[in-house]
Amino acid sequence: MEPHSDHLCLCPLEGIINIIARKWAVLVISIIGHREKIRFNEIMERLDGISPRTLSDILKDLRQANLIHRESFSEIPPRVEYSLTEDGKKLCEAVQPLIRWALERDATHSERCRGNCHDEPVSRKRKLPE
Amino acid sequence: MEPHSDHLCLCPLEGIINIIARKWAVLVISIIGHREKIRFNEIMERLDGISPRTLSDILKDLRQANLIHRESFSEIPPRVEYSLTEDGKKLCEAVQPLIRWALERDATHSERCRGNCHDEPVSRKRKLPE
DNA sequence: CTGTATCCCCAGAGATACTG
DNA sequence: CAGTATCTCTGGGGATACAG
Repeated sequence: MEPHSDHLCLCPLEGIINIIARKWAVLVISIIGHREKIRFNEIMERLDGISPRTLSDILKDLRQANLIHRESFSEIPPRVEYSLTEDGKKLCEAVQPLIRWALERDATHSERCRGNCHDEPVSRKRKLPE
Repeated sequence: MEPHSDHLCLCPLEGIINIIARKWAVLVISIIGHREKIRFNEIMERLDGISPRTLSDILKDLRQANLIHRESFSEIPPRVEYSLTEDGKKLCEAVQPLIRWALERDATHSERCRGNCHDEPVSRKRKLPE
């Protein structure tokens, strides 16, 4: 990273903020990325605490951003499979270092996550548990 | 990435969500990362649209997360310099692929940012400008 | 210069119930 | 099963003014 320019263009970053700053977005991307195809409820279960409304919302968002692909089968019961687009895959890859960083950091700071995970909600809201 | 386990532990990711999902956080990290030291107002100018209240808030957050270091000099006028901690540097590195992804993506989708940047606010809120 | 103190707004997110 | 439809609430984030 050359510190040559005094003016660092942040525009690209600004663009992705709308994506990654969405609370569950990166999680969803990662989850989908770990399978070729995954269904709505499967994602829900992974996310544990998320409500269908929220997930649906994010899925829509990611779809609009052309990061995920939605394939619905006209069956009964209905089946819908989500997968990453090429762009989404790239994003998923790009996020890996971040995850690894988080992993190390997590391990360093403390070991929660040896039990059942999800000790605390993902929320960045409610910083004071009580 | 081995798809061996059906149970992907997302805990580490959950941990960082509180950091990266904070609207300006990644931006700030990147900005600071591009210099060894940077002052409050310099960051403000880079961020262009941010209010001191918000920036201050985020800076506090990042400091608590031990990602940035704050050094204040008892001078008049006061001077405060922010820099990345070791942890922060790692994060900054970890974020690079993401930035590069965003860059490519941005270039592909359209070319804004050839003028003065900041055509549109970074906000993910207010999707309807009018 | 580097922030805090206020005030306000609204989008994100949760919960629940319900539909195709 | 895969979502929508509502409703509510919280707190992030903007703006402005002011303080040390």
